Amino acid sequence: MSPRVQTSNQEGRRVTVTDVARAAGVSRSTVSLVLRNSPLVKRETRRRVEEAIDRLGYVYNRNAANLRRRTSDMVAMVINDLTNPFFAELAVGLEEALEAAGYVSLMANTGEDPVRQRRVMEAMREHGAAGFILCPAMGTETRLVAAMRDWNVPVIQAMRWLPGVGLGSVVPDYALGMRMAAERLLALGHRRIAFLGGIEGNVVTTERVRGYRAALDAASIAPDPSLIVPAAVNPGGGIEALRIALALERPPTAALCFSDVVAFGVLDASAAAGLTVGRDFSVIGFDDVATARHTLPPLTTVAVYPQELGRRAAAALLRRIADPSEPPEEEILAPSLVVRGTCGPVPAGA
Amino acid sequence: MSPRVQTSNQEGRRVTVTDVARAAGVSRSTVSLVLRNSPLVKRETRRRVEEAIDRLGYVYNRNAANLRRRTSDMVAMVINDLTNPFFAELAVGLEEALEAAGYVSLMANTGEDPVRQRRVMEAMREHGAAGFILCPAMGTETRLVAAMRDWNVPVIQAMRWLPGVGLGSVVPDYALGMRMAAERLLALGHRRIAFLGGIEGNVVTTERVRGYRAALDAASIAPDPSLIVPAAVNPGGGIEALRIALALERPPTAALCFSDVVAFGVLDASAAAGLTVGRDFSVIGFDDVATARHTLPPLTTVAVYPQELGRRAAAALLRRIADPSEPPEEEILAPSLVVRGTCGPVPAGA
DNA sequence: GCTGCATATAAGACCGATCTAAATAACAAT
DNA sequence: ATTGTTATTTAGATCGGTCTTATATGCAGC
Repeated sequence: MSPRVQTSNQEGRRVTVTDVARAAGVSRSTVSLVLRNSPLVKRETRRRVEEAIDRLGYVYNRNAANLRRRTSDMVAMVINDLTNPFFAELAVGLEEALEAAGYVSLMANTGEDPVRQRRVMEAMREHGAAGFILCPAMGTETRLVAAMRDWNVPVIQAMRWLPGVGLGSVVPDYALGMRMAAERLLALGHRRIAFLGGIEGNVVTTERVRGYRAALDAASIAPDPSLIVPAAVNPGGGIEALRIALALERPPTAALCFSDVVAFGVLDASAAAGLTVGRDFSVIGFDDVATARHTLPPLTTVAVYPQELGRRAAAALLRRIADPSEPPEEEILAPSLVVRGTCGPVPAGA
Repeated sequence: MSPRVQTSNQEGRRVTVTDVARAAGVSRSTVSLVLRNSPLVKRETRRRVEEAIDRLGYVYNRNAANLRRRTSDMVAMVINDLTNPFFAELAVGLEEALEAAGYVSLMANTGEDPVRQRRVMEAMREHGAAGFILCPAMGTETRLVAAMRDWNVPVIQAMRWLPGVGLGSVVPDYALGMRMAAERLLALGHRRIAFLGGIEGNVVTTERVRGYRAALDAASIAPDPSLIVPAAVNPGGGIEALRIALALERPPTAALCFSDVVAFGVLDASAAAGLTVGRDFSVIGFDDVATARHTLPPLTTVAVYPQELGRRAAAALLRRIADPSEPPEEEILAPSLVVRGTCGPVPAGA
């Protein structure tokens, strides 16, 4: 429950179907038929009703209609962090597809706070959201999955997902993306490849590390745990992680970064350490955010097309809303490697 | 009108106050009182009702309640471009403040399309939004202002505004910000200062140019129209604008950029032209987006704190919702200059 | 036992739409 | 004019809550 506010305009009561009916000299039922473009009403009657609608400035009340019809045309979008352009693009793709389908979006940014996440989801549920698009906040309790199942409302997880499946999801193939990136470095001759940034235990990190390991494994390179340096997912984390990696007895000649923003920090720190990226040291990011092409040199990275993913996730949710009996789908989208200027062959010295 | 979808769960009808009342052996009225924490109900009765609520898995229907009470706890956010981190931060500030106040946010991204903007606003109105936060799309017809006034619902414009006031707004002092930036360059000895990027005729551009002109004027420097180079608000625009500026007979020694993203292009193009930014050429951006501190050198820019602005805009809207009779406010927030590494004194040669 | 006055609960109308079932209009055919 | 059929329109219940206005209960005071 929450503060509420008068909706009526100062002229007094708001204009309803009843007012329109009276003005047009027909019944409420007829007005309702006109509103929904029923072919049942005579042309002349429709004209009169429409004229009354214009004249009175009538506004259709979707909530009242939804109540009576026991339907909903609102979808809930719960996003972990909109300040991250990556998720903002996802939101844009989602909203675009939902709007095109005639839905209106309830949106909340959880700021990676599971408590707030729970609170906003409850509020959206009370508003009768027809379905949820969820980018779960880090640290979301697994209990939420069970709760969502009880709620009996379609949910699609986008970009991230909760361990222990079942809800349906549309996500990039993070492991494949990282594997492609690693293979690129291997092809350039790198053998000491670091993995910088990411939060240990987090599903996305786990997946990305898995892809990295798989590539090394396929190239018969023994894994070296000290080359995996978790760190905060921001430029500061990248700076810190690179410092640690370069301090190793046998430092890496290249780095796969958890994400572009981590890579930004790594680029800064490399320059500060006197390394020319693309020649002395190779770097690959992940996400292909808009600014990735404007670093110096431009960042080689893995693109996952968040906006397109948003559209797909919206479509998946709409399918589930249309037929909730279908089992939830797990859609996995292929990423692609965007080669720019931050990678080069292993330097002679190494 | 739009596609709708069944809301009822497969167990059949949804649980309502009537079911709870029956289960607890009380009337619907009593259940309603319990839901709203009325002190009228006896402790023991409340306990029984709450037990029934849990047992049946009752979910409060906010739309039904709002219908009867003629209130609304939904606010509409209409954003021009969420892929721009600047506006994404604004949205985050807005949503945070609205959620904290117990409101739920209807969000739409217009992608700078006035037609879509009108469509989504109409849909939100039909949903009974208690108020609107609007970042008007470029090219919004002035008719919209009149329409909004007819709608008789509180509106606050954020970040941007439509010419010909009256609706209420919370915006940064763009002119002051640009003036501060220009004064910085003047203090460093620059006399040929270009203004790069921005769309001619757009209010925000007009304001920023005004600040730039005011600073030159205060320093008794005759304005040179050829130094003002409008261009698309993206890195490509910056590249193009710099090219034009450098081709002038008397090229500038410094550039004020319409925004940081324009500045990113200018930085790239400067490097490509063989200029070392901060020594041979000075650049100042506008917005202070997150990546501004990670360019090379880090970008000197004007910060306008979009998230804080979002919170203020939300607060302003809530005030208007609480008392629509008050005249709309025009809140103008002071920006600040963030000095980093892209500015230096006029090079000796110039 | 009766009145007065809280304190708790309930009955039933109502918010603004839609839906079902029934009534009325219109018109062709007999 | 009567009947059958189809085309239009309407009355009234309903969705899930809240609100206003009773009503029932408890207990003090006389």
